[in-house]
Order: sequence, then C-alpha cells, then structure tokens
Amino acid sequence: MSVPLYQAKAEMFRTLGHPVRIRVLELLQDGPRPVRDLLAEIDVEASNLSQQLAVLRRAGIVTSFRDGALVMYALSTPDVADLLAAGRRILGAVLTDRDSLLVELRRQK
Amino acid sequence: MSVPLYQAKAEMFRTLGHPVRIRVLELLQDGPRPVRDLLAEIDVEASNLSQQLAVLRRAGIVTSFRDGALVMYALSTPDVADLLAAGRRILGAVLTDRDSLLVELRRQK
DNA sequence: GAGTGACTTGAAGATTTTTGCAAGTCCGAA
DNA sequence: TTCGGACTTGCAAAAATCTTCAAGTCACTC
Repeated sequence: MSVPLYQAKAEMFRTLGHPVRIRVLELLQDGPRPVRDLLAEIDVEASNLSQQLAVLRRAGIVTSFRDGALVMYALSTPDVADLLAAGRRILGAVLTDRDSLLVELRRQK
Repeated sequence: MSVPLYQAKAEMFRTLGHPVRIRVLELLQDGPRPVRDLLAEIDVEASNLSQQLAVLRRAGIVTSFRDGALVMYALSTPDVADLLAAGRRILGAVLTDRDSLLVELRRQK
C-alpha cells in the first residue's frame, strides 16, 4: 500500500471540507445535474465552481459526462449520501451539547 | 442562524481532514485514552499532537479531562464512529472504481 | 465558419493550515 | 520545595488551499 489508509481517509474528509463542495454534493443527492444548474444555486463564480468540481472529481467522489452542450455531474456512489447524513447527525449532537453548556452558563450567572 | 448550515458542515469535515486527527479518532473509538497513549501510537511530536487535539476539541468532536497527572481524551459522541465507518465505505467504493479503471486501462494497452 | 453559451484550465496572489521549537503550567514523588 | 513527566501555548517559518482573472475548448445555431 503506497499511501497509508488513514491518510487516504483524511484526504477524503478534507475533500468534503469546503462549503461549495458540500453544497454541490447535497444538490447531487437528488440525481445528476448540469453545471449550469449548480451555478444557478450556489452563488460563486463559474471558474471557482469548476475548480471545486475538479477537486471532487479528482477524489473520485463525483463523475462528469457531457450531454450535448451541457456538462453533467453525478455522485460516483450513493454512499456519499450516508456520509452527509452521518455528518448532519454529529453536527446535531455537537450543537446540542454546546447549547446545553450555554444554558448551564446562563444559569450560573 | 449566524453561520449557514453548509458552512458548519464543511468545517466539521475539514476538522476530520488530517491524518493525525483521523488516527486519534480511530483510537478513541475504543474508549477514553490518555495523551501519552496516543503519543505512543501516532509518531508525531507532542506539541503537534496537542495542537491537533485542540482542533478536535474546539470543534466539539472530542472532550478532555484530567485524571491525576494524565489528560484523558474521549469522543464527545459515539456518532463519530458512524462517520468514520461511512468514510471507510466510500473509500472502498471509490478505490474499487479506480481499480476497475486500472484493469480496463491495462486491457486496452 | 463566426458567434455565443457552457465550462475548464493555468497561474499568481491572498489566506489558512501545519509544523516545530522554546517556553510555560500542572501534578505527584522524593 | 525541588525535580521530572505529561501536556499545552505562542510563534514564526513552511506548506497547502482558495480565489480570481485571463485565456482556451467544445458544441450548437445562424
């Protein structure tokens, strides 16, 4: 194995660690979409979106194909949706912990 | 909401996107551990490990407490294990895709 | 085959992360 | 109360990312 497994995992997660890339993946959960659609929803420059799509493509998380004049993107595996869901759960857990702390702090004062 | 949800998600994933931090989380899946143990397993300078632990702590993914002379770390929620598992699955999917591509390439030549 | 919309690429500057060292803090033992 | 082990913190240099602009490709339509 040339790259240690934990490093490959880290790269995977780091790939998801960007707001635009997260939004793209969320949009792609509903099925393939042309860049034009993504661009209409995400509020970022076309070239920037393209760069972020390239990052996802290089990581193998999405795939792209041309359909006439449009370029379509799709999740390369539906497992991605699970990952996003798991992320959401943790965020929920962490934020409620934070909130209870906040509530406690307020009580002490 | 001060921080858009997708940005909070991105930060979450970014937090996991570092080899040392991934290893720490994997080790903590089996229960709380003192820094000393982590240090023995991870091959990184103490100060570096400490910095990475601080990143995880700030994100609310782990918690720490002192036990005599030792500082212990633990996952703040067991959900983290799910996330790591989901990551593993995707990595598997992506890598087998890559491998089949490689095989195809080899065949063409 | 010129024009236009849809994207991608390359490169450079700005920003963020990572790393390692030096300098602490905290605790238990001697 | 001093020593040593266990960690953390503050920085600054080095490395990786992000963003944007200018230029380029590809596919339709006229």
